[in-house]
Amino acid sequence: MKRPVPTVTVQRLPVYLQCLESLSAGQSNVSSDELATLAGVNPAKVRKDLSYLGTFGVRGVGYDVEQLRFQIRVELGLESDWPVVIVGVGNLGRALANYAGFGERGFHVVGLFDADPTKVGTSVDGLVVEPLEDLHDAVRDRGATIGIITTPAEAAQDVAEALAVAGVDSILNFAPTVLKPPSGVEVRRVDLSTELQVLSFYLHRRRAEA
Amino acid sequence: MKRPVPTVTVQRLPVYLQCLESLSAGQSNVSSDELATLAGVNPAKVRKDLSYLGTFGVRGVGYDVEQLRFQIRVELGLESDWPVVIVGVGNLGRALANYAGFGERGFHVVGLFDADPTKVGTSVDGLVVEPLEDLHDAVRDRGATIGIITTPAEAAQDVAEALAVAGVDSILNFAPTVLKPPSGVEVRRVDLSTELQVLSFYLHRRRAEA
DNA sequence: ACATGTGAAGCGCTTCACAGCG
DNA sequence: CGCTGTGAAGCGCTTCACATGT
Repeated sequence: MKRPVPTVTVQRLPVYLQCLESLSAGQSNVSSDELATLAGVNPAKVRKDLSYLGTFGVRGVGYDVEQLRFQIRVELGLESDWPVVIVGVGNLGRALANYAGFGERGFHVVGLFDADPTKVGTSVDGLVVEPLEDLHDAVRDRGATIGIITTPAEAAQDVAEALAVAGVDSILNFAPTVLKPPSGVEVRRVDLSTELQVLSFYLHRRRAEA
Repeated sequence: MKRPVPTVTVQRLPVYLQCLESLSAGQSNVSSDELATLAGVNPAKVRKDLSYLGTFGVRGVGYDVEQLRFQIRVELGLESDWPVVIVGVGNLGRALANYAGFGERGFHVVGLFDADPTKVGTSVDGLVVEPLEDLHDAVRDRGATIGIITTPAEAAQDVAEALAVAGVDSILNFAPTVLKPPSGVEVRRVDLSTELQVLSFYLHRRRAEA
């Protein structure tokens, strides 16, 4: 049955997809229990999550691995092609440009931009780094819908505005700052040190108890 | 009043901290409304979150910026020193080793390790890359409590086991795979493409509606 | 027999609304 | 008066438990 997919479920679908891809090529079927163990969650949660995508499990048997992979990809829009531009070609920008996991999921890097003239013209993963001034026309001409910000924190807000004006729909911000979202643009943030701080909280707490 | 801090609150504390650090140096006071706007959340949520740390807001006035920063840092354990080792010196490993945000929060990189002999001996941010064989002794001798995995997916599980045996308490996994947590070790995962897939879901959905 | 799909109960987080206090 | 701190209500997610289907 088709109901709205809860946001937490959307966030777990990539995890299930990753688990399915880690199964041996010979395995054609998987149960909610097995998938739950792999993903580190409760089996009932797996079944409920998957039920939002439709009912294609087989009672007494489980789910067809290939079909399930496809359904998740469709639901996440990974069967579409998403042209992506990356702004900020430091180590992180380069890591993302080279990251194989993007291409496999329909995300294709169509432009790399940097404000630093010494970086412009250098080559990363087959792409030539372009100056920031060319961002607007490149986004328009290449139909980029997603912008990834990997600049220093100071530059991030300006880059976000520029991306919005150029016409991207969504921004993924890796810069360690909270962006004011330009109107009409969906912004998500990934802070590399947030998770480390969460770990720190629990370590700290464990020590305080001991 | 001291009650257990909800997990969602723990995850938001780093965001508040980032917002506080972005305030101008002259601003000594901040209201829950202002902080909420910066962080992009509801003001009541800010007040409730902060109330778990104690009651040090001033009614009619707001919170003292400096004191609030300190309290959040204490709660997250950022006033302690956390020796960290990074395994996997690709672009992502280098980006993390160079990342200023770590040092400011008490995370000090005390070792870089890689299986690739051509990388061993090279220098990153003042640290010399060491071979994987030296991981165990290094973790023990330097008292590392946190391990960061930035290897390819295939190597991640073995590295996690090695880190556990060597004696780390927590692992932050950037490899695109779901780890089976070694016993006694807290594992958190960061998947660089998960957030991109979440964006894709909403873009995809928006298009389907239009 | 066995594993899915799902009402319903349980639980935790969010938000409201206002009492409390400077 | 203004803003914090917090009961209480509201909402959504998680988990249980079992009916359902093969």
